[in-house]
Amino acid sequence: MDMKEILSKTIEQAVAQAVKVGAFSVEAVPDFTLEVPPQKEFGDYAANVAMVLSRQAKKPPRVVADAILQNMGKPEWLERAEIAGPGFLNFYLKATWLYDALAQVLEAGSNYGRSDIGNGARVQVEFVSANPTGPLHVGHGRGAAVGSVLSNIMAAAGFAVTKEFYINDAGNQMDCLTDSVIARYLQALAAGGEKAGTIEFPENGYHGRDIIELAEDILANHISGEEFLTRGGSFDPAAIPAELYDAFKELAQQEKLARIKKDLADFGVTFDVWFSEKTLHEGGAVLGAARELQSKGYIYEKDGALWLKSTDFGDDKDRVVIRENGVPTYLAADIAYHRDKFHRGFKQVINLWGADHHGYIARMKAAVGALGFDPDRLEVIILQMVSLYQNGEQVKMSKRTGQGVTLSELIEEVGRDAARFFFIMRSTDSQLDFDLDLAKSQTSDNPVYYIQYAHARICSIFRQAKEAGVVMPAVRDTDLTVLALPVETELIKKILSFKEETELAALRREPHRMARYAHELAALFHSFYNHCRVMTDDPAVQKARIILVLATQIVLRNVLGILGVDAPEKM
RNA sequence: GCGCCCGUAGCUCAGUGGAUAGAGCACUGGUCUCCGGAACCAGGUGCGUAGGUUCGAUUCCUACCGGGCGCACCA
Repeated sequence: MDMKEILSKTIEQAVAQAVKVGAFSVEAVPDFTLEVPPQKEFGDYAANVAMVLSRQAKKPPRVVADAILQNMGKPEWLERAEIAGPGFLNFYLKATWLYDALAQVLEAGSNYGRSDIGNGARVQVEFVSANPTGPLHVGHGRGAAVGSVLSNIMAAAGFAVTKEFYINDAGNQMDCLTDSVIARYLQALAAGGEKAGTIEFPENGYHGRDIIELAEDILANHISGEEFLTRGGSFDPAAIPAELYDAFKELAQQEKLARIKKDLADFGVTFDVWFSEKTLHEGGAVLGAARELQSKGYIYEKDGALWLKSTDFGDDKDRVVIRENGVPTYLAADIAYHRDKFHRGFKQVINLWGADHHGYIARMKAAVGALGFDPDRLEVIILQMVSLYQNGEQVKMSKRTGQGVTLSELIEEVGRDAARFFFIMRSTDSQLDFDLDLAKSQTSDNPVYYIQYAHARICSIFRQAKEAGVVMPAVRDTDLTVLALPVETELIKKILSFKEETELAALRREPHRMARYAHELAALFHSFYNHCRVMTDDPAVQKARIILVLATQIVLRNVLGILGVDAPEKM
């Protein structure tokens, strides 16, 4: 049990005792905050319990506070407690708690920061889920980074996390992809011949260079011109036999998906499950889900289509699930997909969507409700838009012409670590201005380098210590109480807050907290480093500082691990 | 028109029902006989506007203003 839990329990007991002796009366103790106060003069922890109890107790906050203190006894770890301001309880702990806690960090090592507040609950995080029709762009990059870091955070907090990518490999965008590839294929095939220049490209096709390259690759390595003609192909795209068309579709889709997987792997993002939309259609799950909704009475027919009564569940309007032509909508497949998720036993299902999909939340939650699941078990995190900036100007991009900046280009430009860090350092609710110049600068202006530098510096200290023949001290043989300077105790306190930061980031689904924490930790370390020599004449001080630096290194590694950013030993 | 997100320091952004609202960049000036100067230290009358709830609002509610994104039998 850490200090905060002990203190919290002590307060609750004191309140109960105060009620028992009749100091005041309350029905139940409401939630109160117990936090590190903004000024260190206010102690190590401050609680607002008296203020939140004031109304119920029908007594002024400071009177309630006094009664709580009178009934708290004198725990051995407590230096003193005071009533302050409007009724805060400020707790000043004996210095030993800091050092005991620091020693525990060393013992926990790479496990420090892990907790079990998730209680092993099975949680699914679905993210990126891009159509396999082209390369990932920077918007997907934000989703990939946030999804992967959030998953790491929640895993560290004791959730059983499954990372999943939903492959939109059904529907007309796949036909559109195939049409585009075939057009490029025919153009390549016709090159130099009499048909050259006569092949038209589909108006709504994918114009990217990657499609041209893909078509050329198919011509060179998969379907030769000769084979194409033998299998019934011609320069008329409309006359291509279904079997041949499907062969193109399969090749195109596989290549696009392989490229996506590669880009994500290069970005350090992995998935536990790749879930194909197509399998939902082919396995009958889409129609099965629609039938289930129908049997529950939430489907009706209008204008030849089948509609979901999503307005019964808070949506603005009802939604078509089966079109007039009998083809299920995207929503129908998504309903089947989410039904499948819940059937698989996930307690919470978290989806990361781009801001352009926020209008979809209400209908999806409605559908989940209609299926009989608690809509709150579906959480949708909306990621606001990303804008790239270079030389102080916004880098314009256009998805339609395929001239957008791809994720792989971005990684090549600024590096994996910087890209990951920049994508998660802002709240998901905020639009992200991604400064390319800053991200690739190898100076302390760049927060990624700043943090990594702290780690490299620590490694450098230890390298030199080793060369000098310094023996690494054992925690239990070290008197840590010599670490009494403000720069030392502040660093220790920051180290000790890591577990709580991780828990908070997990519970609130806020990965950017980890990025800020890492930066704050690095800043306190650099400050410590500039004020205190680790290798020094005083053996007692040296031992204790080595322990402190070791603890810093542990936490830096752990937090960078969660961020998926390298912790280099040299830079 | 309706819905979601945002509006905090010159810029990019944290934060939060409570005690003196923070960080980075930029700018200015300092720190080095010593563990990596990719560092440190110092410098600041900012919560869009107006109401409301509250003992207390930057935080919650309402309206308005400004910016972004949506509002399909597309995905």
